[in-house]
Amino acid sequence: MKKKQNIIDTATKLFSRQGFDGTTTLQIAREAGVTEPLIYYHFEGKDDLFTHIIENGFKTYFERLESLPTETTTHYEKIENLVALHFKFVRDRPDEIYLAFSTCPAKLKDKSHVCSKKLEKQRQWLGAYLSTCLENGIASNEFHSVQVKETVGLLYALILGIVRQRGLHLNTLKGMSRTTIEFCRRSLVK
Amino acid sequence: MKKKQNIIDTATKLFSRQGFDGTTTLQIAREAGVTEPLIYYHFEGKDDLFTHIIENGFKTYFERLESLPTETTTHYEKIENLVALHFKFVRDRPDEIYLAFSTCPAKLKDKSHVCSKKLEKQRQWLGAYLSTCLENGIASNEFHSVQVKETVGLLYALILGIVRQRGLHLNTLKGMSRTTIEFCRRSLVK
Amino acid sequence: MKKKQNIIDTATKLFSRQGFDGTTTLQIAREAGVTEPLIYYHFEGKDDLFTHIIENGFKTYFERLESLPTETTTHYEKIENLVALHFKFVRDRPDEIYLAFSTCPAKLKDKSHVCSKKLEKQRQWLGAYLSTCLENGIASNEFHSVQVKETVGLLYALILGIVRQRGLHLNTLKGMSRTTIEFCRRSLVK
Amino acid sequence: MKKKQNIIDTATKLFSRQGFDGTTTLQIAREAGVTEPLIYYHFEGKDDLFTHIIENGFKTYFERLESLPTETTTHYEKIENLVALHFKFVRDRPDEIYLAFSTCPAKLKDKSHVCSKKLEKQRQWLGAYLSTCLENGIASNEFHSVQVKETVGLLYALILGIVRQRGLHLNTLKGMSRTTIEFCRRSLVK
DNA sequence: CATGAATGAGATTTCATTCAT
DNA sequence: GATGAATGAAATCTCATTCAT
Repeated sequence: MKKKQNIIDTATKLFSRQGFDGTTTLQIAREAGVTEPLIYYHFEGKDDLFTHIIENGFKTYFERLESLPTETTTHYEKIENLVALHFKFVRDRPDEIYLAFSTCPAKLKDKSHVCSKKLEKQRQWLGAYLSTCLENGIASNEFHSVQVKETVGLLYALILGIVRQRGLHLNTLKGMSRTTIEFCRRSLVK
Repeated sequence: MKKKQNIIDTATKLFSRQGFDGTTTLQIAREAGVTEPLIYYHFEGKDDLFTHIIENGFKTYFERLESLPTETTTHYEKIENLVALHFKFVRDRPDEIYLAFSTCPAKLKDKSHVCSKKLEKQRQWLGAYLSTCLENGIASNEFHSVQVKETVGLLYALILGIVRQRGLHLNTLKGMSRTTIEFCRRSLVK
Repeated sequence: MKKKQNIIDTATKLFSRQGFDGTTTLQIAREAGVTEPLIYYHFEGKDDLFTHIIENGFKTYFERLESLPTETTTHYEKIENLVALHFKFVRDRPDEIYLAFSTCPAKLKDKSHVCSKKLEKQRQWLGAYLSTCLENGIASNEFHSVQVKETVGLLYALILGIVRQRGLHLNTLKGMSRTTIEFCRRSLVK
Repeated sequence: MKKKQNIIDTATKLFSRQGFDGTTTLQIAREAGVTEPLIYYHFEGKDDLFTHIIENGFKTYFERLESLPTETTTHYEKIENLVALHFKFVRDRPDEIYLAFSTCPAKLKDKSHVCSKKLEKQRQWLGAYLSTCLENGIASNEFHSVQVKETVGLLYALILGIVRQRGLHLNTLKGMSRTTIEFCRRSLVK
């Protein structure tokens, strides 16, 4: 049973660093200290292993999203929480979130693949969350009256960019979370 | 000669959509309407073809970066120009810039690969451009006195996110360029 | 103990329907409701299991052959009995006799394999039985003076064909036994 | 191009002797004097190669069936011709017809497989041919008034048995064709 | 320039079998 | 008796690349 977890951990690491197609089952097996057929004993195939990882990653991700506080004193706190959540997640589990946010596009060709579906769900969720936030913030005169759709897109892009950047360890500055939150605050809050 | 361009165009499209490892030479040949050996007549191999595309993409990219106006009335205009440039580039050549910004990480393992080098160069360039901008803006009291390094990182992440988002055609809103520029302006400019 | 029989029954069914090479030990185990190692507890291996089945099938088959009545009023009755026996056997145990008569030829390559030996023995037995029958029938003027060897071959082919046809459930007409016996009678008996 | 034929010929031989599952692509390649990937260059896979062989075998087979003379002086000649045709075919192309008549039952599980379809077609064709023959022969008082369906079944079984027997080289007597034809004639013709 | 045929190396997967419990 | 986990060996298949023409 420890070996199964080994496989999962190794695969997560390798997939996120080399992409799905760039990682071989032999490589996974070797680095996990098992033989190749064991992968096929625990999973139906390379694809199934990948799917398992993605599903698990998204499961944790959505759990965290769902447990964001719904009651806040200001609307901006909601955005602040969301940004902080992503910074935290990418610190805790850089490989998983990196995979989740940017699985090698090959997988995205098949719209019915778990990957595509989860990504779509994520996009929907974040879109809805941010839209509501912005609309309420504008209505209550807390925010500038920005264009909602476009601002949602840009905040999404910002989060996406941060996750990729940090998932790839291209940037490891400690203070970025704070800076980012203040940056957005100055822009949105009156 | 038209065939060579066909190969390049097809390969660019496929690499950006399926990743380097997820694209086969046969697929490129078929979609380009040629036979596989022709690829080897024009290029030394799959890797060489990829490198050619990346180099070309970055060449154009750097040319555009280099031709950004150096004399501007405000410091913010510099940032505005940079953001606009990326929006324009991703509209003109979505596949190329997408590739340039996010080549399947497998290629990045080899630090001496063209890909890694160009990406590094790009990061340096943008870093320097943005740092200078911010420092001067702060010095001249045009900008809030933000933390420079962190803000550079976040602007880089924002651009990266935008390019990925639009390169993957996940978002095609027309007004985002403007919204993004205003968003950053409100945040930076006093 | 019931499990051992389960294994045997399932294997018999699967081998006869999919051939030896087309059947996996996992499939046998699953359909028999046991785990793979149990097969190895009861048998030395897949080959041994197969051999066991074949030997058992042939044992019953030869017992039936041996108990054919030796004293008959006419010589044709002997042939009649033989044909009827095969019709009965294939009705009672379609899988076993089908296997016995047509084990995937792969097994026949090895002339020393149980399979080859039993089949050879069967051919000898039937050949001898039919030859004697025909010769006596001809000598006693009961039969037309047909070519013995060739007629033996054709009767053997007929029985083989019937067993295969019915073993595969391609034909399930009730009256075929009778029709076949009459067909041969008209042809042989003066 | 000669190599492609080599592959086909070798595969035909091996499949008929060892069954589909008992034959490996490596074995085919080696005996055909080519490398394994060449099989995959010319065919989509092992299954496709097999299908190609079956289709080709049946093509020739049906061509011969179709060119059986339709005008005959007696009805029995029709049956005579059919039996002779099978003896001739099995002499000309023992492997192909053996395969066609008895492809390892594994393939027959899938009712939509070419194999199953062709076999069904063959059964239909022979059934129709023999039925008509018998009915006309009985109507014109040339034949005994046998049970048509059952007799068709038995003649089919006889042909099947002969093809298997001779395809497996279990019997190579020269005179069997004649003997078989006379055997059936005595039984059917008044 | 261009291609049909071919291949070496290796990837994914299967499978009979065994081991530890 | 019985099983979950594991494996060595091998089978099917893929793919970048080359050769002969």
